[in-house]
Amino acid sequence: MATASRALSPRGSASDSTRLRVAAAASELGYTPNPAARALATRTGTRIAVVVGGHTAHVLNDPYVARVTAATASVAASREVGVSLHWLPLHDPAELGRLTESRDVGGIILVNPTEPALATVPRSARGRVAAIGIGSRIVPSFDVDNATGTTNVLEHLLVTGRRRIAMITGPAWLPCTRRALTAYQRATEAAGTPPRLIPGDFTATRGHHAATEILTRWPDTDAIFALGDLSALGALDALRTSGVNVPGDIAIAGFDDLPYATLSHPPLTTTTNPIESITTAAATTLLDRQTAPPLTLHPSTLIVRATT
Amino acid sequence: MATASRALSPRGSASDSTRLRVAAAASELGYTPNPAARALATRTGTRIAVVVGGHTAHVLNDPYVARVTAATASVAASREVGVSLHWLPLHDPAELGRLTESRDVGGIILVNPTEPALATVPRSARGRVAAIGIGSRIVPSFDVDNATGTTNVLEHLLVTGRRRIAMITGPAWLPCTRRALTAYQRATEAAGTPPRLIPGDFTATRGHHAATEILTRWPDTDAIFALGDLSALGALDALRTSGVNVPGDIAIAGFDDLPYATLSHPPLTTTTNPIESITTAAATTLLDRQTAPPLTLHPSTLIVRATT
DNA sequence: CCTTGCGGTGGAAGCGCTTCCATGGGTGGG
DNA sequence: CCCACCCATGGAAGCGCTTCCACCGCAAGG
Repeated sequence: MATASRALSPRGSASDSTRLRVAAAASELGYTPNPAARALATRTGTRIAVVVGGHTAHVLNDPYVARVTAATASVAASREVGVSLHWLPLHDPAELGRLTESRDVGGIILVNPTEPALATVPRSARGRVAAIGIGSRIVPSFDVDNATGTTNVLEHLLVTGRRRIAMITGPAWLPCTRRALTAYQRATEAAGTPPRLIPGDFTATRGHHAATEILTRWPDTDAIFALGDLSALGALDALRTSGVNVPGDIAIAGFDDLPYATLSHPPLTTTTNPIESITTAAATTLLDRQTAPPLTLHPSTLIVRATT
Repeated sequence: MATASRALSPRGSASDSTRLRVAAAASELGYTPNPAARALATRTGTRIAVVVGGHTAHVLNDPYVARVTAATASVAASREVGVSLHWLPLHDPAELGRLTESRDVGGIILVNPTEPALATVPRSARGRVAAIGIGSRIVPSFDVDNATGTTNVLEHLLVTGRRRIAMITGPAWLPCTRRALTAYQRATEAAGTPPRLIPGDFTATRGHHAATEILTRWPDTDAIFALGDLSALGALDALRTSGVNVPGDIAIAGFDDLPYATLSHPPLTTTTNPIESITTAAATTLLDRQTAPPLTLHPSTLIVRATT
């Protein structure tokens, strides 16, 4: 029985002949290991937790969170482990601590945590925690390369003759916002055009207001780049309501390439956010107990549709 | 130790005083039960599987699946169990059988399975399986009340003076499609208008084509009801491109109330699909080992926006 | 030819729970 | 006032695995 255990485990020391015989016997007997027993014996977790900052069940409606959860669940399924979804105030060390101490949790994926929140992760647990949508030295992080994504969008706008490009940002505390902002500032500087920045929060409503504000503050704007497709679509709606011709008068581009993007009229130019591959990388790192670099960036590819 | 176990378990027979003392000691010692050990001892699963029909990772992009997964994960988290997501050919008994036999799986939520697929669920496993988006006598099912939802939409259209109402359906094998279809036929019959049916598949592309087809086959159509917001938005797009005034010439209504619905121009009239509460009901049934009626329907509420 | 060392093997303990079972102290009926 | 009965309690077995440890047989070195 000890031998069988070793033969079945990739790390166990068993001779090849034994390994083969065990495998044959296992398939003949229809044997499947019991993950619960294994988890009990090895004191490892049997599920991986996706943790989102915030209090309410509202996270369920966030397509970003849903995609992360679904992708994690899919990776986990192949490893015979589960996934659980939590929302909690990320600044509250007690909550997060309780989760990291739960022997049942083999890994934690933090969605868009703040740097201070990350600091509350107990040192002992850091090997079991990865973050998505952030770059941090505390735990390995995974995100879309929004600097390059932003640069690509802006270059595309410049190539198509736009010069006075306004940007609707995301929450300022989000590293991805900051990275995109830097890219925007660099691009506008290189093009010799002054930056036109309006803070946003990824929502359509905010995008709508932001576009209106842009129209009044800088009436000669000829392009709007919104971090997040929802904001872009909100802005598009505002412009159309104001009788602005898109893309004739003003071009619009978003970020993320949500399914929404193809549904607008005209369809939205955007750049992809490969959430699934980002999540898969994070989950794999956790599940295989690999050590990952502080920040892994996944490429974003420009999708030119009809708003530019 | 036996007493502590009983005191902590809701079903165990322990006196109230003991229960209280155990609870006090537990919180003082910072005791948390080990789900793996419990699963091992009780021979119950440590996760609940969400199973979607189909072969590819495409399911990850389906907002419906993502919402089901996220909601399941959230219920499961409160019970200290996990979730895993699987896509497999639902007609293949072997795959599903393997999943039901895995002692690690405490419950299975089947998303939109066909009746023949359900029949492949091993009899021994039926108590651990629930279905979403279907009505079946084989396992307990949960769905939105799309008959009433459809009726409400159609009544709204009739009240606003529409008479020649076309409908873009969903896949014919889906029970929810059939229920909605019945409601549509009943409503049009009552209103004395002949039915105008175009098959759909919930996608925007198909909705687009369907609307074009409607325009050519029944040019005097004054309303389109699409099963699924995506199809409705596709139809909206087609009408706008054809220069049709919405809602002036033709009204459009969808089903599901996806976040997309507010982003269109004009915003889409639709009726809600409470996927989260449906999923919660299914997951709770599984986790609490309750016996649920063959079909539980959750109400859909009409959301009137600007396309009607 | 005997000893040392090493890799493969089986025995056995134990991971942290639940539950069967036997025991004991209480209550109600005779 | 005693006996039967019931309910709460603790002992102990076991859920299915992993891993420590002792063991054995082999190849290499003295």
